[in-house]
Order: sequence, then C-alpha cells, then structure tokens
Amino acid sequence: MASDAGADKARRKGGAATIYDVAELAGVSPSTVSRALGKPGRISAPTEARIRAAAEQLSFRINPMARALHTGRTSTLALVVADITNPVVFDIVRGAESAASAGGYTLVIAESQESSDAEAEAVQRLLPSVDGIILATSRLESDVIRELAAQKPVVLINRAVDGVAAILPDVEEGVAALLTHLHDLGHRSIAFLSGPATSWVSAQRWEHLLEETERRGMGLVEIGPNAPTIDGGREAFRRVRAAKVTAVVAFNDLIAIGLMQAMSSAGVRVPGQMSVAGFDDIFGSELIVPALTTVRSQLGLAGRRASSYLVSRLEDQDATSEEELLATELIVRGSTGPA
Amino acid sequence: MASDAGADKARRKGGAATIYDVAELAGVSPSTVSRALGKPGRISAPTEARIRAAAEQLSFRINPMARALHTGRTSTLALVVADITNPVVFDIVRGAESAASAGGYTLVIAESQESSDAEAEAVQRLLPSVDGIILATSRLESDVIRELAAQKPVVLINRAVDGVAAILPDVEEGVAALLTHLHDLGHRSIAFLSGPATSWVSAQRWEHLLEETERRGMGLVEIGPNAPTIDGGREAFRRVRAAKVTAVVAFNDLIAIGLMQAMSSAGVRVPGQMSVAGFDDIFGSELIVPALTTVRSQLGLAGRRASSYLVSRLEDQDATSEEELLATELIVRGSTGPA
DNA sequence: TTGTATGCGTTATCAC
DNA sequence: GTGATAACGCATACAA
Repeated sequence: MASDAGADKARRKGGAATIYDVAELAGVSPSTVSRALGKPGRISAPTEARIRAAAEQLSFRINPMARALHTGRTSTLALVVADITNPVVFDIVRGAESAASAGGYTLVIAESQESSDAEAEAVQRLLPSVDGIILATSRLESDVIRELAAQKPVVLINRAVDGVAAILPDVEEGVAALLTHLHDLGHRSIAFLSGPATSWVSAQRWEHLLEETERRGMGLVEIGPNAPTIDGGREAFRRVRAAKVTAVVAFNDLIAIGLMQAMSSAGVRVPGQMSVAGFDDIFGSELIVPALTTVRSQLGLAGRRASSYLVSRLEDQDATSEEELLATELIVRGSTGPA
Repeated sequence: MASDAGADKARRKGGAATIYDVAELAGVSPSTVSRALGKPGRISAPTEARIRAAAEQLSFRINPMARALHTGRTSTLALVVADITNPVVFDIVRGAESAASAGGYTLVIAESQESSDAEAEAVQRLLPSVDGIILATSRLESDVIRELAAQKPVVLINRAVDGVAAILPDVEEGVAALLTHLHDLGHRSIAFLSGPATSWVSAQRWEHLLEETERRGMGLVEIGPNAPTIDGGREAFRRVRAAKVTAVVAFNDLIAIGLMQAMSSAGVRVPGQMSVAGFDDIFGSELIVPALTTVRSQLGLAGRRASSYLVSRLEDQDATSEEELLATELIVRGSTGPA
C-alpha cells in the first residue's frame, strides 16, 4: 500500500521522499511545498490540499537536518545529568522529556558520571546540535556555565548561578519543617551527612540546616563529604555512631537508606536509638522499613519546568531568565521518632 | 583568551566558526580542512598541524547537521521506552547511553507511555534524524517493527520479531530455577500475575511457567492482565486471595511489590501465608520487607548490548542480525518460604 | 499566490 | 597533496 505506482515514480531511488518529490507529484514548485507544510494558510486551499495529499502518498517526512542547516534551529534539547541510575534523576528525565515532546522538541540525554570534565565534554559535543541545554545538578564551575549560557539558552536544575535561569527546590521551607519536626520529637543534637564536595545543593542544605539549628539552639555537625549513593551512606555509619547524635539528616535518600542498612546490620534500631531523615523522596524511600522521613522535592515538575522554560524562550523571544522556586514538603514516615 | 585578534578576524560575525573560517586562518582551502579533520594522514603533516592549530584557536566544532545532510548519517541513536519512570528501564537507559557515547553516538530518548500509537508516532518523528533505533519492550505490532527494520537498523529489547535483532533475557533458565525453588518449598499451586496484554515478555514468561509447572505436576492459574506498576499489583490482591494458591509469581517486581503492600494492609503474612516472587530485580526489591525473591535480568547489559550492536552494524557493514540471550539469575530473598 | 535563485556547512568528485 | 565545484534538503528574499 505504501508503494503506489505514482508514488514510486515520483520518489527518487533509494532514499526518503523530499519536497522535490512532493512538488513533482503535486505539480508545483518545491518552495510552494515548503510553504504549504511550514505555515498553513499562506497558499491557496486547493493547492495546499494537493500538496498534503502528495506528501501523504509519499509518506513524506521533513528532513530535520536540512531544515536545521538553514534555520539554525534543531528542535532538540539536551539534558545533562550526573548519574542516570540515581533515582533522583528519573523523575527529572521524565518531566523534561514529556514537556519537551509536548513542545515539539526532542530530548537528547547525556551523563557526566559526577565528573566535571566529562560533563564539559558532553556539553561541547552536544552544543552544536541542540537549541538549548538543561543542566541537572551540574558539577561545572559557575564561570563555565555562564559562558555556556552566553552561547545558547541554558537552564539549571538544583544549582544556582548568577544570571542563569534555574529551577530550584525551596530548601528553606522543607528544612524548617524538618527541624521543627525533629525538635518537637526532642532531638537537640543532629548530624548532617553531606553530599559531594562540589554539590551546590549539599552546600545549600547545610547552610539552611545551620541557620535553623542555630535558631532553635540545636547542635549540628557535618559528616562528609559522602558519595550520594547507598554505599556512601553505608560507609558513613561508623562516623555517625561516633558522633553521638540522636538524629541524622542525610544529603539525600540514597545516603539515608545506606546508613539505615548499615545500622540494621549493626543492630542499631531506627528510630529507637537514632532517627534518620533524607531529601528527595525517591522511589524506594516508602518501601524500606522503617519507611523514610524525607523532604520531598518536586523533581518531575522541575524537569518539566526546565523544558518548558527553554521551549518558551526559544519560541517567544521574551521569556524571563529568573530563578524559579519549587515548594518542598516534609513527608513524615517511620524513620524519625522521639529522641 | 578565546578571543584572539586573529581568531576574531577570521570568524564570521555572530555564529560559530566553520571550516571556511579555519581554512582562511590556516591559509588553505575548505576542502583541505575537511580532509584534515575527517581522515588524518591524507594530507601533509605541516599543513595538518596548521589546520589543527587554526581549528583549536577558533574553537571550531564541526556542524553535525551539515555533515548529516551530506552523508546521511547523524551519529545519533534513538531509544524508545514504554515508561521512563519504571525502574526497569533505568538500567536500560544507562547501559544504552554509555555504550552509545562510547561509540561516538548521541542517544535521544522517547517515551511511548505504554501506548502503541504514541510509540509509532515517536518513532516516526525520530526516524529521519537517527541512524538506528532501540525499541525496549515495544508495544508495536510485529509487522510495523519489521517494516521499520527495513528502513533503518533496529534492535529490540525484551521482544522478539522474526528477522529483527533482539536482546532477550533467557527466561527459560530463570523460570526453571524459580519453579524448582518453589517446588522444593512445597508449593504445588501457583498464580501468575500477568503484565499488559500486549507484552511479549509477559506472554513469554507465562509460556515457560506453563511448561515448567506441567513438568513438575504443579497447578498454575493466570490472573491478569495487570498494569505493570505498583498499583497494578495492589489491584490484583483480591483476585489473588480468591485463587487459593500458596505462591504468586508476578510479571515484574513492581506488581509483586504492590501485591505485597496490599497483603500487608490486609494482614496476609508473606511468606507465612503466601509466597511472592517477581522478575527483574529492580532498585527497591531489596529494600522492601520481606525482601523480594526475583529473577534478575541484566537490563543494563541489555541496553549496552543494544547500542553496541547498532554501532557495530553502522560502522562495519557485516554485523549479524541474531537474537542474543542474556542469562537470568534467581535471587532468593525473604518473600518466598515453605508452603 | 506561486516560482526562481541562493545559501546554510559539510563531504565527495573531479581536476590540477 | 591540494583546490575548485557540485550536491545534500530545506527555507527565504526576491521576482513575477
């Protein structure tokens, strides 16, 4: 059915149909075809109908590269993440993909493996073929990011750089709720299991914890840096035990889960002997026993907003370049209890 | 530093540097630049050195679209998955991305949301701009897939279609191990919570279960189809309880987890009153209580192999188009016990 | 409203 | 070994 006699005659041998083939079949010039398909309404209705019919018959698909070569626009967005298997980024990927494709954009994805060099290389490789870039939990230096943003639209997730658009969790709110919760339970001495040394988010969370514990007259120590993984949490166990605190706040849920596993192995009861809380509310936090108390960030929404921002900035010219804060929410589960 | 006087003079105003700019700066013709960068060694050493220096100075990046327009090759692979947030696909995505970028290819990702129409649309949209396609747990009809494979290299994950390359888990092995395990525990009556009606993998697992239970004289009933999600497992609970079996094998871990949650809410003890097992060994299966007995598939490896296959087939001409089986492994944990 | 001519950046086919 | 030139498929300025 896809190979009518007319269609085959009009199509060049081998490759896919082009606007030239469509033009020949419809009896018009290639530019008319281009116009008909590009901006409907600019040509006469009967002609457009003929062209559409011909395109359909040849199952014509526009060649995005040829279009991009002329327009300079690829309708493609890049998403660079540190670690694809980190559950934190799953939701970001999905949100970004769905908003991108809803806007008619394709999403390409690259992984930096927590390495600043690898991230820079991935960005350079992708740069010429995308219209905009989403950097999630970037490990790049601020200057590099600013330089990048000068070349193409950039939006950050979980990272703030002056003058660059960013989608950020409203840490203050979540941290305050968490500390109120812990304070109410009687905890006065807390440890923070920090994330990677280069993590902007970790530094941010630490700052807010410091502020909020001071305000409430609670003690706070930092233990880290730690790899933002389950293993990272496991390895921190001995230092946590040595710290003699009654509650631990981990940089993220993965670290919290690893810590709880190590505690379970060592016979430390949670929350009986030690309360544990995390950040992000990833898949799995609800599954463990006891279920993890955590500060939920709206990662999926962050991904969606990031793509939407780029799309609107690419389509309209007049999009703002502000930081956008996403509310965080304290999810109280079984891993926190009385001191 | 990126803006030497010479560099600025040679670069066209505004856009990125082209081979013309490099050629001008190096004092050669554009075609020589193309050759120097494309196939090193075909031109004289000093000339090539000059060209490389000029390219470096202008921070020249080849324009992939322009190259693709002429060569017809984009150095891009597409990965189409049913549901990005399904933990099963996380590993696939990562494996595919790492092997793709290792081979010099970029990975674009699309989600079909378990819909055959959406999948077909995504494939059509991506088709012109990629060199090859990975279809993970595709919901497309076999004929559609074959037609697609005739246009561009295609590789399937968790799906078999005659004449199309595929990476498949060796279900037989895993299912046999699982049933031996259950049989040894005294189970004689089993229920299978099947996946989506269109899932090739679900049908495959069902077939093997049927075969192996027959061989062992065990009873088997199918309950389904079910959505391959935690909710899907929860919703199946009543039918499972009504079935009066002693063990349940779920299509995947997500369904198994959902079922266990429903059982926990209803006071049904696992594995005391009912044993539960799943497939895939996703992140989270080890976290729940009791930890889930499951047949592990090497999803990450599957993604990696899929990309590698496409890359080698695109680079060499003579890659085989066979099905490749990946060993599965029974992981015994706490959710299965004596009948 | 529609057709003609040109350029986007690269590679490949010729000459030299 | 190197340089001119055509071609890839499309979009647009200009002409009609």
